[in-house]
Amino acid sequence: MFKKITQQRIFEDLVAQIEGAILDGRLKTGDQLPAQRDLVDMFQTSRGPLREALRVLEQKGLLEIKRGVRGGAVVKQPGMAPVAESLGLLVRHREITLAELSEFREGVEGSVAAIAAQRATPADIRQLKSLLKQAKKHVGDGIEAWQAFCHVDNRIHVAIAKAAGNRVYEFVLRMVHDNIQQYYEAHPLKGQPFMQENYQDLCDIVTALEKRQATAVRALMQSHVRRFNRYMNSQGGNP
Amino acid sequence: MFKKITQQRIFEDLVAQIEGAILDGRLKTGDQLPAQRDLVDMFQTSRGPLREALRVLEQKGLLEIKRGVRGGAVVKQPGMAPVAESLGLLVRHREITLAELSEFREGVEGSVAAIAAQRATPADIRQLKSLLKQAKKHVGDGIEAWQAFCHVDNRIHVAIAKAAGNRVYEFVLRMVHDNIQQYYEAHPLKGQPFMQENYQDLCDIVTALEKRQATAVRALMQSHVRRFNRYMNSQGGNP
DNA sequence: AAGAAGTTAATGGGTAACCCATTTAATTTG
DNA sequence: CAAATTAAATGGGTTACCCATTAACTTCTT
Repeated sequence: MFKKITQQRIFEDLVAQIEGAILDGRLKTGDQLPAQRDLVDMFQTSRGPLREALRVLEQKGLLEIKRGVRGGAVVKQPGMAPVAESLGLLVRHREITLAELSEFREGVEGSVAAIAAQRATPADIRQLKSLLKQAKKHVGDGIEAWQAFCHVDNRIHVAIAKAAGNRVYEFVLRMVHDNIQQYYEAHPLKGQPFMQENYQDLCDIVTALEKRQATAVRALMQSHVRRFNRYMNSQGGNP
Repeated sequence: MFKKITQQRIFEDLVAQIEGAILDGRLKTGDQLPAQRDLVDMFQTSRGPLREALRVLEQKGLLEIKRGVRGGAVVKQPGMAPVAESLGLLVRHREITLAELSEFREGVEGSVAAIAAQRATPADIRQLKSLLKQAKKHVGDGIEAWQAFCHVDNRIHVAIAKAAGNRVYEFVLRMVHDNIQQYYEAHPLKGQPFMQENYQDLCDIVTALEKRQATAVRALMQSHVRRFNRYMNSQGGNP
């Protein structure tokens, strides 16, 4: 209900004030804050706490700090990096397992695809088909074929998320993808059949997407992701 | 591919070292770090950068810092608070809209319910039914009836997430719920019919869940959440 | 002129020495 | 024995420096 009051610390007040100014628009993206020595004057405090506040705001992704003349703190547009970072901490701290994350990804990718089926524009479909053509070229053996295929596969997933037209899904998807990726740093070599299967999955997905069959797309996407996870877990470096 | 090298700053090295020690288990939850003056000795640096590092780690939810004798930095189990915080920033910075967040919630709640339909134990079902009984009591008019009903409704959602047995879903759900909630600080009064409808939704969901009808549960849950969002948007304080 | 090289000054980063406030534990006192 | 007091450890904050970096300015060379 209420939050514990520990706020006797100056840096917390500084963070709150600057963050407030950014969030309600008094400070806009790209604006430059005064130099630390001036801020210290304005806030009537000393550099220690001020620096701590700037560190925190930097870590939150709200500021970027450059050194040298004409340097200083610049207001930054916060992206999903801090969200991904803290989620990554949970994963690496083993509070959530790879299996849970994979299952989550399965559901989210399914939902994203289902929404995309309702909203994809002809332009989206065209782009997906062009990506499919690229993917087809990369179906083959060898490590560089695998990497190229993965790259296109990823672009297809992102394109579908964009077609769904919801940035939350897009953010979450990329976030989860990045965090899962960390588990498979050194990909073992995948064979041509695996890529062939995956390529077929993608074709089916795009086809169903074009026909706006939302539930079918969801199921196809889920089984596609599940297949990928299964392969990764069986052969990959799950520690 | 590579990350920009700006790491001449001492505090970043300190953060990396301490974070590393926590993540690979050399420091466990509950462990106490040496006093700042000792750490300064160990790291051969000065208090300024050390304090900045501790601030960052505190903000990441990895440390808790107490003052006074026997105080100091204690390793903390990082929860979802930092993730929720940074997501909240994105929402408040208007990078993502309430509509997008609501749609996301719809999909996630649907997936959670579908998984729960496959996994719910008899004990889970029993608990849900007992919560339904409580909800029934609160269906009525007046602001306190509405608040009580909301409280039970929320408990039911959480219980379903727990039944799904995937903490990622549980985290994400609570995170999204908290962030959506902020938009509706002052709930306008809802009438008895609205609560009646919602209660009926919940009953249908639990019934389908007991029968393990995953797709039906997903659809029911989605329409339940959608109804809630629609009401909130039409009458609520969406700025 | 034009460009290269050096200079300057602003700015963040870091250090050291110090004091204050808080908090727990030990000690004194009634 | 309990309450009050004192002591000591610890984080928080302040001040006064100095250093490293960097953009802008100046000067020199061709």
